[in-house]
Amino acid sequence: MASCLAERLGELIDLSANERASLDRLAQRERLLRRGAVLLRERDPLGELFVVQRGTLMSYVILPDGSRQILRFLFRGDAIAMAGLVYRSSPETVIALTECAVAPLERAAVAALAVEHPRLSALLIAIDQMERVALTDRLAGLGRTSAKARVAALLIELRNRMRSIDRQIDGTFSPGLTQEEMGDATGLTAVHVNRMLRQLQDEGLIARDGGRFTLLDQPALARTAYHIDRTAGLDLSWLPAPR
Amino acid sequence: MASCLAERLGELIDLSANERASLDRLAQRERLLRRGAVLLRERDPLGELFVVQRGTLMSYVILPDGSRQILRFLFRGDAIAMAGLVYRSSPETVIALTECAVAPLERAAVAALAVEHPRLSALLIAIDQMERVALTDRLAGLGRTSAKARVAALLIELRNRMRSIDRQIDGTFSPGLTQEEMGDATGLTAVHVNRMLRQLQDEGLIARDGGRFTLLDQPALARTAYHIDRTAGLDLSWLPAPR
DNA sequence: CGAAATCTTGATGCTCATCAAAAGTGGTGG
DNA sequence: CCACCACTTTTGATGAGCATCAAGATTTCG
Repeated sequence: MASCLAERLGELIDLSANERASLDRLAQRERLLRRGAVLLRERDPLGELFVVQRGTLMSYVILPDGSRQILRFLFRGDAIAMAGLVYRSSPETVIALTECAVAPLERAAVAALAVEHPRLSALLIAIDQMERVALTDRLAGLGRTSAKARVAALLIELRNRMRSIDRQIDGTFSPGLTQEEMGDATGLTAVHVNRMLRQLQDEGLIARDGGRFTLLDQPALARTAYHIDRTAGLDLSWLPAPR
Repeated sequence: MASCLAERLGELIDLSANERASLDRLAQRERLLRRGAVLLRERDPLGELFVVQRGTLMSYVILPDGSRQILRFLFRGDAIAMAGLVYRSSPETVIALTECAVAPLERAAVAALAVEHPRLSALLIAIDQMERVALTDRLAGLGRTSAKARVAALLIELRNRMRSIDRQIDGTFSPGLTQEEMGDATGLTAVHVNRMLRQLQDEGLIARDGGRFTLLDQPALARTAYHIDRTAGLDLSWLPAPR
């Protein structure tokens, strides 16, 4: 029953026993979701926050003209509804893409964590910065790259994130998304996503089999996606001492 | 010599004298930049963080094909290079749009702040969430809205941010941007920005005079921009007690 | 096994990019 | 103070990229 929070933070720094215990205490309950279940709806009041324990979810917004923009995919260890730390109502809808388990946690518990574990709250600030940079990378992709580059970037991102929670995964993986969903993530139509996938396939960059994708030529794929690897070059040496 | 950090945070909560003193101590030096000066270049090593004291800056990335995506505009009280809390090198270039003053601060000072003032570090997490939501709003705009909507959204955002630091400003303001820059912020060409501005003007939504813009019909402009007002509905009641 | 969802491909059209050129603006130095 | 130059704005003409519409093929799921 170790919290996925401890797991996620533990990848970045060595947690003290004390810190680990506090994190585990933070997320003790668990809520199960079946595929397609809505965890939060846009404008819903935000009572609690969540951490993904198992499974995959996504969040999106619906614009006034009915179109959908998928904002992020949520994997084990990701925080959901952190916006609840500021806003009373949810800015986005969150639904389960697979069977899921999420651990609810109280805002007051986050406050208590900040008081008891300054290093962890500093680390949360740092993690926010990583997510901010990931978002700006996507922003640049949507604003300034072609449909093919965006689809390639989506595949690379999904593979990397799935790999980060399952080291088995390498070139071959099953995103578990429809082409419509890929389109809503990349700002394209499902039809055009299909054509771009075909093109990537015809160029020998990827292979497809049912829902399974294989990244055949990862360097070339990264180039067409204008992908930037941010995993190297982390520096958390400035964090205060643990408690 | 009051730090703009204290000013910014003070808009969200009532700071204790203690907190205010710590924030002022954080940013004591000041560095002046003239118009067009580069504060940080992409891939530069990130030594220190900055807070904008006076003036306006912007940050952007250049993609391999040479195109530019402007990521954010930085106003008084905004933090620069917070990515330095995680990455060794800057993910973005930051340049001054006007004469500017920025206050450098050490990463270690942020760590110290987390230890001494848990409420402030929790507040920094909350502010990160506000910026995350602002980024996802822009993401949805780039992914799913028309050129006209994006230009309208940019004008509204610039007006709101300039107004938040100068209450004098209402409908009329000078963004101080070229149409090329507006295009690089919205993922469009300068030529098309020009056409969209003309269209907004012909429809009576805005007026222009040199570099000055006037938002003539703000409700209609907000509708064409699919703008969401997030200023209402803040809730920071969960923050821990001040020190 | 049947119905609904998803994938695939073709045909057509709109939005925005590109190319080009003229008019306006501001800054600089003689 | 004016002339000049670089930059910006504006508008037109043309074209590319992606959306839309449509229909058949395949997969998924109850």
